[in-house]
Amino acid sequence: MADELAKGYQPHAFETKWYQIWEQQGYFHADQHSDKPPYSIVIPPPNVTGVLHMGHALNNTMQDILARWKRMTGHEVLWMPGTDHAGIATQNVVEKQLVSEGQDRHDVGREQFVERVWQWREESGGQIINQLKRIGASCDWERERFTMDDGLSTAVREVFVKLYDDGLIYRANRLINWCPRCHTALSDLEVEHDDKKGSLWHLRYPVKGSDQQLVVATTRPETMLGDTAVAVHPDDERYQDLIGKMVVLPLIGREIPIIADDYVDKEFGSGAVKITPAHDFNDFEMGKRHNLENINILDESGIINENGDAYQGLDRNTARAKVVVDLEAQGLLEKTEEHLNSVGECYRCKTVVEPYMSLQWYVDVQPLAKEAIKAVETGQTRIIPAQWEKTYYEWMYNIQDWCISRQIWWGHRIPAWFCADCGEITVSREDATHCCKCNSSNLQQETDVLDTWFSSALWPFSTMGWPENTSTLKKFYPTSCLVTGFDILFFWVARMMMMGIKFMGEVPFKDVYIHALVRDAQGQKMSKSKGNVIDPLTVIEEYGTDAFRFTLTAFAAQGRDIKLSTERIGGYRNFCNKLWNASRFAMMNLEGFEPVEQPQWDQLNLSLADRWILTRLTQVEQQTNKALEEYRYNEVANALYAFTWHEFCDWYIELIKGDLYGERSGDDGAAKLSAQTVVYTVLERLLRLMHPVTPFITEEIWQKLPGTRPVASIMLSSYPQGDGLVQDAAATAQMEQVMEVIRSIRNIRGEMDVSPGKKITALFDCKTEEICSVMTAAQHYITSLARIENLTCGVGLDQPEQVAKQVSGEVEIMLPLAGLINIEEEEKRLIKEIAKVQKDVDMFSKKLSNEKFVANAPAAVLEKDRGKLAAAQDKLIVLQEGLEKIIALK
RNA sequence: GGGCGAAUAGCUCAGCUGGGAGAGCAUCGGUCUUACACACCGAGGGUCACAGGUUCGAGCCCUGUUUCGCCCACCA
Repeated sequence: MADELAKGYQPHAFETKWYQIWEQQGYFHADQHSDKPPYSIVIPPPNVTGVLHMGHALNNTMQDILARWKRMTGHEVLWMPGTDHAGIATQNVVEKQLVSEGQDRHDVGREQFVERVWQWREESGGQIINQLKRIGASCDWERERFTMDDGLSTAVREVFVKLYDDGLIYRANRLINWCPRCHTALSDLEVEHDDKKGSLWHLRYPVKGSDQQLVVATTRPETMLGDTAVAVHPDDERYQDLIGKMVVLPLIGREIPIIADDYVDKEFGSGAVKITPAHDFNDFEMGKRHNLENINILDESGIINENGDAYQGLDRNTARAKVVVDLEAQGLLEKTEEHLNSVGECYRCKTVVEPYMSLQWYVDVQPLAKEAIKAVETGQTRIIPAQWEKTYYEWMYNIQDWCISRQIWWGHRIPAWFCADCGEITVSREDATHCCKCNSSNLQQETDVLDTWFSSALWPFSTMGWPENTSTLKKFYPTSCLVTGFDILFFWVARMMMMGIKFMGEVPFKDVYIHALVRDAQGQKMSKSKGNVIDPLTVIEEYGTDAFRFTLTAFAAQGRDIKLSTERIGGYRNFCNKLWNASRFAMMNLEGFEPVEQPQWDQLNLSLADRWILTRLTQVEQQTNKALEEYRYNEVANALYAFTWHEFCDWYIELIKGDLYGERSGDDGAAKLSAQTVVYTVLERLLRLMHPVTPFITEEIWQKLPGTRPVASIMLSSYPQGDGLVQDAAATAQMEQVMEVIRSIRNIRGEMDVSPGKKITALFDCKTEEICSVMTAAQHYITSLARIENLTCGVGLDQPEQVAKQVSGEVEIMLPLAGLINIEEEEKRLIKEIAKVQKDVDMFSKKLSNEKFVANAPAAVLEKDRGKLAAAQDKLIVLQEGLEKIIALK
């Protein structure tokens, strides 16, 4: 086995292999009839059009860690996977294909188009599923769902009909956000606002029956074609005499009134605003207040319609330019200023959206939001980190009715039928054949489809078979945790909360863990246009999946964005390599070792190092479980990293080499057996402990360990809980002292430039018999790790004349110079060291001489500080004596 | 305009209930010491953004300021 390890850490050699085995063996499958306690997660379904990006990688790594950890702690884990049909996004992909064939969707017709989207989905959709497998996602793929599949479509209709029957779905003719490219309405959330440099044009409107001109300022001059008033502030002294008069709309010639409304800001522009109720949300409201006419000047592609007179047929942008030119030609353009304003864009195609009058379907979400707020307030659902609660509440309090109809073809067609005879709307679970009012069969189904987020909102229960009362729902709803990015908190999480409570009577998830955004090393959002995208699959190619997952875990501190750099991933690849080599070392020394399931610790002759590492492992196991419990992923990674590298590898393995190689004097083989047992135990448990984060390397090594495993895969083993090991606080403290002494000697050697190969003599003048016996017992550690060939320990030792000195706790270390240490260097070193210790002495003396501190500080703090002061004072004296002697030698 | 977050070593960031400031990378010096040079040993490096306050004691709590980021909102 060790031979295979000798080839080095080559992640690609085994990652795919293990994933296939796990999947084939059904280890990812959740049994809804199991007696084990349930743990469930629904995946945020990626778009079928999606390609795995960093956000997915992070999101799914976090989920996979939870899923694997919970499986190992005896839970029946359901990680429900699937994809979202992504209405507009997917339709756009197929439309683009058509365009490349010289067609558009109207050429092929609705039915054929939808057929074609399904075909596309069969052939190239869902590639992201395989990419998720590459990162190790242990989803129950047997249950994979799609928001457009039959079961989910049934759920969608059920919800629509119920909401309609409850009076929570209605139709209304209002201004909505319209994408002239996608030809559909968008919800408020689907419009992204971006501050853009534009112009503010000041236009002169002639006042009827006078020579006066009223100046209005606008950022969208083409909308003047649809103006039906000009508004001023009722208190604006400049315009008192104009209120109630008419202006003649230039270019069009229409006479429109000058009205007064206190919405108008006197300070802005000229203080007069042109009012276009059909193309501006504020103007629409004002139009309602003043009974103004709504004149729509655009068609659904953003082209000026018949209401635009001479401008009919022009694109809105062309029309804008022409309006400005024409007004200027007539001397009606007062001035043009630069202006920064927020422009709404379609979140799918980035086209500037237009406020547009149309008849749409809405959900009255207020009653649903109320319950969703309460669920978080009462703690039925926890949001982690808690700071996001506020954002959630804020949005929920100010929630607006949800426009759910989309004028596209790909999606759940709204289950409403219009009667051609009586005009009644029939809403039905099954395809309606007769009007619910007049029984006519002359029905036409609504052509609109539902917002893609409508079906996503049902995801936690629709995927489990709702509206049937399935055993899966009984076992796994509500889900344990939802892991998601904050960017879809409103789009998705909030709506799932509302729908879950409404239709299941229970919140959809107990915890919502919200993670950060992955950015590039400079902190910029990754985007294709910036060219700063790091492709997760490329990273996996280069560094392996485990290194990548470990990096994401280590970076995932709560509440901060992740700045990803490939250097860091390389660092964690090195860590995997370290683990690999440590395992190789262990296995080289476990020839003939027969592991037992539960070692009898008291039967073994455990060394100080053994006791120390077992105690530390116990602590790390507890720490890891606690951090996982609290979603402190970075702490999980850091604890595992530090323990593995800096304790297990840097110290423990070095400490036991003497035992393993039988170099320790008077060894009867007991030391070797105990070291073997411990190194095996620590490694085996460490692998299990790390498995949720780095599933592949841990499985690969675990399978290679000597002896037989009680289960077929590390996935099926239990998660270490910090029990069943030796805990020895005294041994741990002694080991720490020994390590400190070794560090001190190494420090002197380093500072004094003593070659690492050179063996030197050391004397330890110990303060007490106790510490002396600790050092004596640990002699072999000190001689081998600090490269000492002759160590003398004692209490009140005679001090040779020429020594380098250091104090480590209760041990005074003396390294006889004997020609290897430069006296000037030692003097400099001591002066530096004394200065450091002097600072400590000063600080603690000052603190402890402060009466208020002594009077108020807790006893434990006082005692600790007094101890530290005493130690520092002792150290100072010894070092000063040492310095005097060195100076005397000169 | 409202809300949220951030500011700690050269860089990227930890620091959870207030008790002598930490990691990784980078830097410098030394090592091919029989698992690992993707390594080992050692070292240097901080006015915890600024100004006040509370406290025996503040990176942490309070107030204000500055800079940056994000979200929400209809200012033409």
